[in-house]
Amino acid sequence: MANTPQAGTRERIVRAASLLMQRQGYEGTGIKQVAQEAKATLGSVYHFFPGGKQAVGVAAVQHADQEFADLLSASLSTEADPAKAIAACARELARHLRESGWTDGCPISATALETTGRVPDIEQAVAQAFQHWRDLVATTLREASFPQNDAHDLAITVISTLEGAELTAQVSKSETPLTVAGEHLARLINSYKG
Amino acid sequence: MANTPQAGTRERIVRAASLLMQRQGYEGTGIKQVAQEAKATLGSVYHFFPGGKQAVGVAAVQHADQEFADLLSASLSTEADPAKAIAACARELARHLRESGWTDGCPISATALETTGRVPDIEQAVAQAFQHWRDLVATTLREASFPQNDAHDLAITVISTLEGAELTAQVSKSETPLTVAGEHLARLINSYKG
DNA sequence: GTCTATAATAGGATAGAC
DNA sequence: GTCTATCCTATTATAGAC
Repeated sequence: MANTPQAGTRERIVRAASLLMQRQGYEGTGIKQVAQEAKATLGSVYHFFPGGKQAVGVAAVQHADQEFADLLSASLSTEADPAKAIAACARELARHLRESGWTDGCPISATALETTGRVPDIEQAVAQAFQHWRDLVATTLREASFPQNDAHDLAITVISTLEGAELTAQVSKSETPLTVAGEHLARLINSYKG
Repeated sequence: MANTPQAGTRERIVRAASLLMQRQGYEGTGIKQVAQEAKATLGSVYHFFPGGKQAVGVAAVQHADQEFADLLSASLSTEADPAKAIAACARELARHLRESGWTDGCPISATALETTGRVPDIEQAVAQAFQHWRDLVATTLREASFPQNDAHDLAITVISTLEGAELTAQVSKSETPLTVAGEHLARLINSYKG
């Protein structure tokens, strides 16, 4: 339902913006390009987003937030053991990255780095996304009976490490950073078990 | 000697470009802004960099590569125990990030993400930088008598995790992701000891 | 090596007909 | 809601005097 060609204009715009900003960043993506890719006119973009490019950016980040949260949830629920689940998640990210020709890494990192400290609305949407993802991991760990403090700290490192490993894998055009980091994360998590 | 106001024009341009691209990314930084910040004229920029913006970008990335390598080397050599040294390095990055008002994270991440798959020259300079940093960590670990394979894999995860934790710390405006990740990295490294 | 002026193009944004 | 035309500014890059 989320990926049909018959999607509404607003949704097509958000999806196109999200994809383009994932690959080119916020500054590298033009409103006209978004409109073209979304098969919408410039007038439609400003009709749905009177706030202009910043408003499109916020919606794109929020869309990517939910999309990655879904992927994370799915990945985490395929395995009962959270350590194995995280490692599987890293491999999944590596596969997706490679299959995209090394173009589709974290959907919001580029936008995050370009706008931090300079575009408050986007900054806030980015911070919320990171928090959201961390919470998903923390909840999974707590449900696997990790103490709250350990779960909290491990979730921070899991998301940070996946972010960094995806960046490293992307610029190196290699799955290795993600698979290695996934195994190290599993080892770290297991070292807190029992 | 590297930070004197009497630096040559070319060096001032490279330093200004490196700083601006660290904060705003490659796409978000204009050549005119670089010239202004470097107290040089547009003519001088194109005199030293006939390759235009891309050539400036490559030089900026290479400059940042060396700068971060120096910081890393210094950090790694303050402690004999590599686990403690990495944790100290993470705290050092956190301090620097906070003191800059959360603006100065990894000097090349933004540029890397915006240009990957689209600007081969910059892509290559970025890949070299990551490799360079990883090698510094791997060498440190090998010198501390870690087996070559462990040192290699750990170095990948150390750089990836520092990258991701710095990104997370920056968007969260909190030192916690970096300090927590530093401690987790130390724990991971120690788990390979003996 | 430095400077100013300018070309050529692309950017974000708006107006108003339909 | 959609579309086209257009405004204004900023962008990269070049030319040529000094």
